[in-house]
This record gives sequence, structure tokens and C-alpha cells, in this order.
Amino acid sequence: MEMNSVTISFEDLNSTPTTTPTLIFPKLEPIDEITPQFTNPNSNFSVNATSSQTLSSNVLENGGVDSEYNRISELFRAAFAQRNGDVEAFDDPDCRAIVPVSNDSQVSDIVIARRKYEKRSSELVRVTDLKPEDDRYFRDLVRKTRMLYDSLRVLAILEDEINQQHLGGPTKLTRSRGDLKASQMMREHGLWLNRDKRTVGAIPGVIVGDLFLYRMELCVVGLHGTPQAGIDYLPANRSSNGEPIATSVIASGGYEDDEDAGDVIIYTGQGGQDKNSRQVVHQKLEGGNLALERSMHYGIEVRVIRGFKYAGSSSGKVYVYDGLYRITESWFDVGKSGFGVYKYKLVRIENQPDMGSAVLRFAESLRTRPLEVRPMGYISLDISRKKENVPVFLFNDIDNDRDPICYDYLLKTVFPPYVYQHVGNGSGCQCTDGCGSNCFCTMKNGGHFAYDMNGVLLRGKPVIFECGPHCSCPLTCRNRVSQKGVKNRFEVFRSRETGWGVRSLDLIVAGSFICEYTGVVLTQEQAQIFTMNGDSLIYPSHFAERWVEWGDLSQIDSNYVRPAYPSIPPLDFAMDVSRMRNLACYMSHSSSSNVLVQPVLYDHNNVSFPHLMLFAMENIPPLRELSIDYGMPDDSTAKLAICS
DNA sequence: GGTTAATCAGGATT
DNA sequence: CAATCCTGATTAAC
Repeated sequence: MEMNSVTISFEDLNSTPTTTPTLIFPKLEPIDEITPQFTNPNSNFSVNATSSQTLSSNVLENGGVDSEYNRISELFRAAFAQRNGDVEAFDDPDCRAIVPVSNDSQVSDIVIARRKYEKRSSELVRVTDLKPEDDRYFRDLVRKTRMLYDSLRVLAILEDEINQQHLGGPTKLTRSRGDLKASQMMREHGLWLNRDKRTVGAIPGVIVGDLFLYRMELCVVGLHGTPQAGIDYLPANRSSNGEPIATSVIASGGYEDDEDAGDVIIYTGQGGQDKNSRQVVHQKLEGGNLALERSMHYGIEVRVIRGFKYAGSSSGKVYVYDGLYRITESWFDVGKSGFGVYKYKLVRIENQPDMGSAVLRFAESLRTRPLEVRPMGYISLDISRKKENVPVFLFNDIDNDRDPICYDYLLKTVFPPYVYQHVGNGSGCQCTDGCGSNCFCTMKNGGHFAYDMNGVLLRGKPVIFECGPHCSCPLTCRNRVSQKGVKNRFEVFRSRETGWGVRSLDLIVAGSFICEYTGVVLTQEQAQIFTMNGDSLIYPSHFAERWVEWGDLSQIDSNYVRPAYPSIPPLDFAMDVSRMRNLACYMSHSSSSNVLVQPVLYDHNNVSFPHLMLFAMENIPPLRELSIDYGMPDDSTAKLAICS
């Protein structure tokens, strides 16, 4: 895997754009191969194979029951003990990256040894000419990084929650900052991306429209390096010519003098505010303000991330990557407060994908008044005919195909009657006040929750047991998620590239439930007859087991074991979708899909016939196409034949 | 009385 | 060390 990048020198920037770059790094190593340099090969903190073996087998022996949380708990404890210089932590075989090896010759070794983490690089670089395979590689790397971040974030909160219960004390005043803990752990393991170069322009693997729920996540992927400041820049004292250079800005309404017209932003410089964000003194041309001015002077583009109020996320905010802008003007102005502020006119560079923030707003309007916004193209405003909680739109504005309207809408998978034979009273849990760790269903899941309190899937597994109709717990039980049907507004739509496809009008938060993949389950004999008739069937065993990637902590935990519990036999049934189906049937295939298939049981206990539940593998922006990994080679023409 | 704004506290990075 | 377009919860204000 190669990544071309050009080191930016100021001579180049001053000369004509066609000048050949002076320095080229044709063999820049991919990020995950660079990270090992953070490990000191001479240190005696080597991974202790014996102890990790013992732990792993331990986890396996008791089926992961209750040791799982202890282990994760230990993981966090060790990580933070290490951070605080606790002696205990040095016994941890995982205790890597204590003294990062520096490649920055400007600073003395003594300072490096004392510093906890390596400083960000001061080398300005622009990534160019990525081949499609490079794109895929970096996209995958970013996605894996973000999945790990999310897992750690949710687990940190859960961990805190459980500790609170153990202590039995009063509910804590402030909930723990999972976003910060996750980023710290990843940093300690050298898993932050794009720290070895300061990238100007696009970040490999991040595309316009990508959504982030936390500022820290922007730091982890390297899109924006500062956790609070709105302007990220290479400081003057680290710049090769002594001038600061801005690389990215965040516009989230923090300054009253901002004016945002989408393609053009009047961005206010930083500084001059008190702690309540009121402008109380004049701004100065320093720091980020000077950096923006210098970036304008050299014609250097900046990444723009917009912060939005969005009810769907827990923090009530969402960050959207909106692409690259050029700074065309800057001036000193008197702000609304009466104090002087610096202003910058940012103009969006042309020929980029639609702005994520504009798509968000457009999708919002589609939800509330679809026919007003898009008068043509709707075939149906609910193909489920009120069977789903939320209407499912059918939209086609490119040809006359109306196929999906011809099928009956199947809300839930139909299993053969014998699957339900041994189901009855007593097969569920008896909990009446919240299904906790003693819940029968929780035990079946290996002793821990399958979902967090927002219904986010915590860890993919061979099968998940939800509470069901034979449990005593109420419908509001935390262990009932996928059985309750779709929550987001979906649209089945026609596209030139993938035929029929599915997209959402809402933001789908990573790990949240999307819908079931429904069909009529056939017995072996029935399936044979169908196959002889030439009808195509869905074979659940063909789906790639992408759930193994969800909640995978192996990158930060050498003791991590892939969940093999509860073990289930291979899925050995077929589903007919030739007459009845639901929206899942229209999802396209991709080998780097944004949706995973998680088997779930709730209304019966036959592990051979789980419901196939679909969950989001990443934050899926509104109107972005959903895709499942059908386990086929990646070829856009190889879409599932029956539903195209 | 419920939503929204101001405020406080706790933090990470540069 | 202080400054920074953060989060999460509490309190004040409509």
C-alpha cells in the first residue's frame, strides 16, 4: 500500500501551482505500520505470553461470564494507573508506549523522555494521487479506528455505571466522559491517525459528509487536532519558515459574528471571549488568527467541519466534515459586541461532493414535507402500509421501475411452526425491576448487557438473546431492541449504480439497530424445490460475519478473545423473499459495508433459526446508501440478483 | 410545567 | 500555565 504525499515547502506555494514539488515521499508507510515505532523494542515491557494465555483460557472456561467486565474494568484501571504513574501498572504486559521514540531531532532527548506522548509532527504534507485500493485501505483503517473508539467510549461509560451500582452509593453527579477516556486509551496505544505528518487538504479515508459525534473523535482520526479550539494550525515556532499555517477549522456557532451561507463562510477568529463565550476584548492577530491569515497568503486550503445541534446524538451535537475551503479575504471588523474581531471569508473549493451539512438539512426537510421538497419521484409514501412504526418511502426519479410496490411487506421473518415448539412460560426471565446481571436472558448472553442504555450494540456475537414475550420484564426493558422495529425513516430508492437501494433520512448512530432482514424461512426440502424452480433464495450463511468487527478490542487488549459464546451451529436455512419482503431486501452489497448482520433470538429459543438483525457499523449520514456484505466479490454488478 | 438558556464543573491538548 | 467554537449536569428563565 502506497500513499503519495508532497511535503509543502513555501517556495512552492509562492510560485505557480504547476511547479513540481521539491520533495516527494513515494514510499510513505501506511499509518498502522508506522505506529509500531511508538513501541520501544528495547524496553522490558514485552508482552507476556504466558499470562495472556492463562487469562484467555480463563475467559473461555466460564464462557466469559462475569469475567468479561472484570477484564474490561482491569483494562481501564491499568490504563489510567499507567497514566498517573502508578507503579502497579508496570506489571501490565500491555503497558506499551510509555516512552515514545522520537524522530523529531529538534527537541532534546531528555525532554522527549519526560514527555508522555509524541508531539504532532511539524512536517506539512498534502496527500495526492491515491489509487482506489489506497482509498479503500485508508477508509477501512479510519472505520476500524472509529469502531474501536466507539467501543471504548461506550464501555467506559458502562464500566462507570457498573462501578456506581457496585458501590451502591447515590447516583453520581456527573457521568464519566467516555469520549475522553476512549481517546486517551487509544493514544496510549499509538492508535491516533495522522500524527506523523501534518496533512493539508483531505485526510485519507475521511470523505465529505462523514459524521462525528464527539470533538475528540476528530482528534483521533486526525481531521482536527485540538479538542476545543476551533482553529487547528501548525504553530509558528514549529514551522519551517517561522510562520503559522492553519489546516482546519470548526464552525459550530461559537462566535456570534459568524455568517454561514454554506459555500461561503464568514469565520470569526479566536480569542477575546470570557468563559461564558462573550466577546469582552479585542482579538489579536496571533495564534490561529495569524495562521488563517498566513494560509490565505499562501493559498493553502483548510478543512471545514461544521458543528450542528442535532437531537439524535447524546451530546446534542454533531460534527460534519464539509470539505475544503480557500480563504479569500480577511479583515478586522467591529463585532456585535462592539469589540474588534478578525474575520475570514472562506469559499468552498468546487467539484467536491455535496456538503454534508446541506444534505443534513435537505434530509430534514424531506422528513417533514417530502412532496413539497421533491414533488416528483415518489411511488409510495409507505411501502410497509403502516406495518412499520415509521413510513418507508419508495422513490425513483431516474426510470419507470416500480418493482418494490409489487411485493407484500413482511414485517417479521416467518419461521416454520416447529421452531416454536418448546417455547412457553418459564422459558424467559422473571425480572420485574430491570434486567440486570442476574437476569436469565443476560446470563444467556454471557453475563453482560448486549446493548447500552441507548440501544447501541456493545459487541457482536454469534447470537444475542433479547428478552421476549415469555419474559416478565416490560417492553421498555433495555434488553429489547431489535424486536421493536425500525426507528429511522427509510427510503427505498433507485440509483444508476446499484439499482434499488436503501438510505435513511435520519442520522443512524453507529451500533444502533436498523431493521430485520425478513423472509419466509424454508425447510431443507422446500428449499430444494424452490431451487429447482429456479427461484433465488437468501442463504443467511452466506452473509459475511461482520459482527466480529463490532466491539473488537484486540488492538488495545492482547487478551481479547473473539466471542465464541454463545456458540451456535452454522446457519443452515434459506429464506424466500420472492413474494414477501421488507426494506432490507433492497440493500446493496459492499465488501466494506456500513451495515452488519447480527443474529438475535427473542420469541423462540431455537439457535438454528435466529432473526437476522441489521445494525449500523458507522455513523451513517442521511441519504447515504446502506450496504450489507453479502459475502460476494466486490463488484457493483454482483448485486443480489433477486432484488435488483 | 415543560423546553431553552445561562452557568458551573471537570477536562485534554497545545 | 493559560487559552481553547467541549460535554454533561444543574439552575434560572421563559
